[in-house]
Amino acid sequence: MLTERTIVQQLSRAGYRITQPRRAVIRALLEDEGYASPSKVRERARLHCPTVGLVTVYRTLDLLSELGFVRRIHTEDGCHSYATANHGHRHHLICRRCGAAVEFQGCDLSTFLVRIGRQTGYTIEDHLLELVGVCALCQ
Amino acid sequence: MLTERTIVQQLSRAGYRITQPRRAVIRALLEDEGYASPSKVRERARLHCPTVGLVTVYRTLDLLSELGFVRRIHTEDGCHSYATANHGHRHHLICRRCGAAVEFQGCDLSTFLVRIGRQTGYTIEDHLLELVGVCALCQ
DNA sequence: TGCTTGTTGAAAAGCCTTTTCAGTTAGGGC
DNA sequence: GCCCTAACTGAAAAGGCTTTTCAACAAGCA
Repeated sequence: MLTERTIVQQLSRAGYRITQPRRAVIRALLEDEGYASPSKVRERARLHCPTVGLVTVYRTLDLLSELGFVRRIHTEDGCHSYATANHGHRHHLICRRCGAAVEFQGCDLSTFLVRIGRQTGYTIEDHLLELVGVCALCQ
Repeated sequence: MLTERTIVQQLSRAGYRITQPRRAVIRALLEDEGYASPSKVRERARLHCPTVGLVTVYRTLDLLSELGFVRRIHTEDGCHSYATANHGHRHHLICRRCGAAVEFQGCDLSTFLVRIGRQTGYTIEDHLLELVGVCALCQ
């Protein structure tokens, strides 16, 4: 489970400063169970630090993305939203109705990937997998 | 294999007019083995119809997307490129180097999806799967 | 060939994202 | 606890991509 403390520690360890705006963005992300666009994140972050600007949100999302704490979510309309991401887990399952986003483990595609690699001649290096459905609450 | 004729027929059947600009965009897409951004598509389309505007490219891509002939490709930097898509097949494998995009068949994730559904309580309705690698030529 | 209406391209408008820059602040050193 | 410096911030401006608007055009039917 990802916590503010973990993220702050890693940021600090990596040489970044722990500022009020950054904390606010991190909290905003952790509080939200789903995925959010930069402006949504800002809205929430303002509850913790009323002056946070959009620019800072963008910069912080970039930073967290590099460190692997958030990941872009790809939807029908675009790919400009983010959700928190635990290290190691790689994929999200998102709810079509309410936008809740959970990560899931054990995406074992290896045999499948080997087969596709043979069929196509490609060396497969990475994959993007996202599931869309309806969460338990929305059903 | 998707051809200009097939697409044109379906467009016509659906009540759309077959115009020079639309043909040009369709050709541009079919000639390109990979995925392309709207402005790249326009560049290519201009070889067939030198006056095609970007607006028309956007509109035609929308149209073809609705009819299922093209599909958005999601990459690191964004999701604003398109590749042709045969009906029925659903996923793309793209080359990190040259951008070539091939579709692959037989993405059998059903047992996997059932398991994740049980684990999470979600009803899983759809999935987005994209593979990234290096194509045979680029290796 | 003529008519009707869907389609087009250019310009303008609208968004979202990035850059710039002067002021602010975190946090190590004293 | 205070100072100092470099990292960070927010506002405004710039930039880029996408959509809307609208008068002119052309596909395709009669």
